[in-house]
Amino acid sequence: MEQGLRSRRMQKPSKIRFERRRKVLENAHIQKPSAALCSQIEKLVLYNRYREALELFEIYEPRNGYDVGGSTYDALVSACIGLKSIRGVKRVFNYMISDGFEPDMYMRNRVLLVHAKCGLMNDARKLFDEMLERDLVSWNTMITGLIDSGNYSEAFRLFLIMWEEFSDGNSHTFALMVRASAGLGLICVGRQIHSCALKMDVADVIFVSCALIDMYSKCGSVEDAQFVFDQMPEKTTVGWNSIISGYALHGYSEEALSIYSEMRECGVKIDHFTFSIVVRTCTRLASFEHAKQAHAALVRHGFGSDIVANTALVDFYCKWGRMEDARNVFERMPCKNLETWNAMIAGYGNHGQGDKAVKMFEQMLRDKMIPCHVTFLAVLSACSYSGLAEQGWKIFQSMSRDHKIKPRAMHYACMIELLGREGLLDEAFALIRSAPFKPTTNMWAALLTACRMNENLELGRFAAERLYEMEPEKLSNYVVLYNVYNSAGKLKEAAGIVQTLKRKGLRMLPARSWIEVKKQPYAFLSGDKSHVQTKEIYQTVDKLMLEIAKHGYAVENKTLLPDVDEEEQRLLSYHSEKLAIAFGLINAPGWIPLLITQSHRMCSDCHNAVKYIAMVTGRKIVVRDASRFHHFRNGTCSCGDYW
DNA sequence: GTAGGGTTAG
Repeated sequence: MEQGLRSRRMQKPSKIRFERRRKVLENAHIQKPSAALCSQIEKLVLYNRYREALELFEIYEPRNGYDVGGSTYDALVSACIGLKSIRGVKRVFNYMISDGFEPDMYMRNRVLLVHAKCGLMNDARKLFDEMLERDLVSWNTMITGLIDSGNYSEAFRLFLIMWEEFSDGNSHTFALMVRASAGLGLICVGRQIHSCALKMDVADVIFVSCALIDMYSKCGSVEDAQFVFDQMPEKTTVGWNSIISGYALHGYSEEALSIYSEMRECGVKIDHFTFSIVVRTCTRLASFEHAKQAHAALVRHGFGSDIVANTALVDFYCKWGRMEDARNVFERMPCKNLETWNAMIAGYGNHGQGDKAVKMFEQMLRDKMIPCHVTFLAVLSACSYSGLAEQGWKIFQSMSRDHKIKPRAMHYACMIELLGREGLLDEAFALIRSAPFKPTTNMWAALLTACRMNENLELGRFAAERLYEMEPEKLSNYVVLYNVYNSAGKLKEAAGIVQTLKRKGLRMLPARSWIEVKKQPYAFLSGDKSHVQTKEIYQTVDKLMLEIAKHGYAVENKTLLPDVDEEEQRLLSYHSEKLAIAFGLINAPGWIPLLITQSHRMCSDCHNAVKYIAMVTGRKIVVRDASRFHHFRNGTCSCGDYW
């Protein structure tokens, strides 16, 4: 054993761990080895000290010869579930078999569960298929694993087999299948499951109702979600949370908050999930006061140190550009998780404070927090936005070397943008070629943009050609190359692009934004002049632009579109979302647009990051960039296509 | 005795 201990200590040179293990062992020796050991393991599990319980088992395991009963195995499996330790469960299970202990259905289900929880669905499937007998729990456990790993269609397949074989299913099964419907985003499937649940008389079970509320809101029907919520015989915290989050999800921020106050009046327990949802809702809402109140309530209710709620708060202050407030919340958090760090790093990056983002990242590593691909995306884009080429490059290299994280396409695209800004086009191109996977459109597009900035015709043409191959119908690729030629004075080539466009029958659809004022939708195109209030709208936009310029916004005036004359070019700088916001300002008294997010673009003149301030708002007016929402593309527009 | 619902970063 001494040797075993030594080798283990060498693997994990942690004094604290060793000390802890020594204490556990000492305690174990107080009583008779076998009974004492078992009861010690069970006790440790009871107090959620899973790791110690497993360590204790592993230390003694090679010696064999002590009787382990069902309750101890159960405790050990619980420890494995708690730690998601598949290695642990394999050891426990093997020991169980070699010890001659015949696991019953309960135990087999538990083993199946650990595999499912660890996402090892192939192994779980094998275990499931090998089971001579299966009960509802076995089926439900298997379905849970499939849903958790995002394999909704397979979950449905299994459910159908079960349904055909046994015509059975309990409340858990239906809650699961409702969740699977939500995952598929198919409300029609969800409705069928709902009606089955009604037939089986399980639709009123509290957690089934909650799953239904969630499913209906995720599938786009807040009305149905509200209906299920109203029908709930007893409205629990989770039920309230689900309906609030449903309204918030669809941009009904005010409604969400009013339901939240209703919830408080009912005296239902408010938990940290409630606060996370409320804070997130406030992030979208045009009232800073609401958020501050929520922050105060969070502290009052004793969730001041909750990690999820506070992470939402950090994100909230970051999105508002209140970096000092964000940092204050961050610093006061007694413990932080990966998401907290990511939110803070991304916050600094998005506000052009790349140096602080990098410092945060370094601090994170010193604090022994393990970064993930999102962290790297945040810190690399921060470097890119702030022109920290050298640091960005070092971090990118350390990604796979020191942190064993393979850079994904987005990381490459970030680096290409970064190199491009430095004018290092050859290096950027080399990076694309060195990628261990087929370059994605994002990567070629980043290179093309860099070529446009550096007026590199040859490489730009090459990148554009790759893009044409991958997305032959995507107009923006042609427009960017057109701009590359145009900026370089190659008018003949530029005209060639226009010809290609015409031959392909591609038409330019300018960006379109959509605004809802008093439940009435209005659509605007860039440079739209068709509205009766056009004069007023443009005056308002001009005023807004002066305001935004104070915050450092630089108008990019090099964007050229084929066949568009100068006057029209000027009009196109009146982006559709600006027109929509101006319209909202004029027609919705009391509505205050808010500078909420700041993203960055590279300035085509100085190649430095400039602040681009987008206006996003909550209240009853929703402004969205229409081109990003496919269902708006089909929305009617008063002035038709631009071309 | 097991399994279930709501959350933060991108």
